Amino acid sequence: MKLTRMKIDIQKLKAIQLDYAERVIRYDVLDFVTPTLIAGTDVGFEDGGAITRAAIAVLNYPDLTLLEYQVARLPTEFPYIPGYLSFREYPALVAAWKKLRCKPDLVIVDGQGIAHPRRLGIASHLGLLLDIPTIGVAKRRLCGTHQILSSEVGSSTPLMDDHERIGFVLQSKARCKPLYISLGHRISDTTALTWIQRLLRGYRLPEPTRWADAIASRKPLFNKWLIDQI
DNA sequence: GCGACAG
DNA sequence: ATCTTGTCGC
Repeated sequence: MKLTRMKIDIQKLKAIQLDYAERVIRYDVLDFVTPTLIAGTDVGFEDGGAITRAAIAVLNYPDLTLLEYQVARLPTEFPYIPGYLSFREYPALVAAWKKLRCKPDLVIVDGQGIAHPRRLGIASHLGLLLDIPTIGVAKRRLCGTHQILSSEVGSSTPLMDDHERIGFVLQSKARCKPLYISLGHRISDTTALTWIQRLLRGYRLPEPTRWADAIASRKPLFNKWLIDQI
């Protein structure tokens, strides 16, 4: 069916999100156990949006070297609707996850965790579906407000929504737009922020996400890695 | 009614 | 997200 003709029952999707949101765990053993395998995700589109492409990069911690990656391509069957992004992207991400031989202990997802109108951004949704600890790292804000952020690299400030702390805004690199960090599933918000800071290596995005981006877009970073593998 | 709005 | 050239700053 054509994307432009499909009818979407937003009320039903909203009910699903509210139901799922109640099951999100905001703490886990990950709060005091150090993960060994950390993955990053990136989703892109091909053929004018007809194909959804999901990439997952698994890095070793603490050296942050690429251990494995998988890419999955599926026909796109859902449009982009702010607040309902996960319904468009999770099928391809789950497909890529199933292809992984090394299952990560923690996944950094590109998008919001609980910093979402109904507390179920794609990081939380994916974490629940796969029952894994996840952290949401978004390049732009979806909801919430915050104090003016210091321009100093590494500085952060709480992201608030109706007196609830839903995440943090982080200045990950000088002269760059900040990142929006929120817990996805099975991790506390403060631990989530700490891990993202720990995964930064001088770039705006944390390494797992950077690698997933490079793989999905065939960037130099990834091409050089491929050559070194031979 | 108007503006906001992850990727 | 994707389409795209030049351009500003480190």
